[in-house]
Amino acid sequence: MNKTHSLYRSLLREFGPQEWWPADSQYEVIVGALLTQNTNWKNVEKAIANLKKAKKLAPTKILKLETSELEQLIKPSGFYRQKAERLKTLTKKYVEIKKRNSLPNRGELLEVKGVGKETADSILLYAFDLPYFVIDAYTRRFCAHHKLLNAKEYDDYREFFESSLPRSVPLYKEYHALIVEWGKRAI
DNA sequence: GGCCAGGACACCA
DNA sequence: TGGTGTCATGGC
Repeated sequence: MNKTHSLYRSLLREFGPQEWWPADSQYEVIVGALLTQNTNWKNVEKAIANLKKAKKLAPTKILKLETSELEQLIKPSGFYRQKAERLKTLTKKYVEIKKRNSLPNRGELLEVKGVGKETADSILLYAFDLPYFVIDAYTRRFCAHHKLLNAKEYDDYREFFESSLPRSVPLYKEYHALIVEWGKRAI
């Protein structure tokens, strides 16, 4: 076992399983992935609670909503104007994916305006159970702190983790969640 | 009261 | 490619 893998075991022993991604449905994961961009998860929870309370947390419901109504519901998550528009675009893509009954590929998610690499990989991993390792700001700090890797590009980090670990979806999910927990507790 | 969060994009040189 | 401004709310 290499250093990257053994660090995972240490984190798991210290913090325990993180139970990510907290959501009641596949679509809720996707909504959360977009809303959490540069946003505290507590605020995302408020936005999702609003959608649930209004009984609008479903693809067809979101697409039927006036953009102004959607903006008000997701307002607590911040950047609500651009997120409302982007959530609709992403939802259209999601409906298309479900309709054709096949898995999404990374490229088509990245084509959606407002979906960058981290959001795309979060969707692939946590919503569709595909083995993409999610990189975020905490992950870069984690790598620097433990001297695992000092790169710049997102995909350099992703490929590093994917080549250092067994190709396991549960492992990828848990490791990313543990790194976030590590980051929140400060170095 | 200020700092910043589970980013992405446009625009510039 | 690298640097900077913008988007915005609510928790701590």
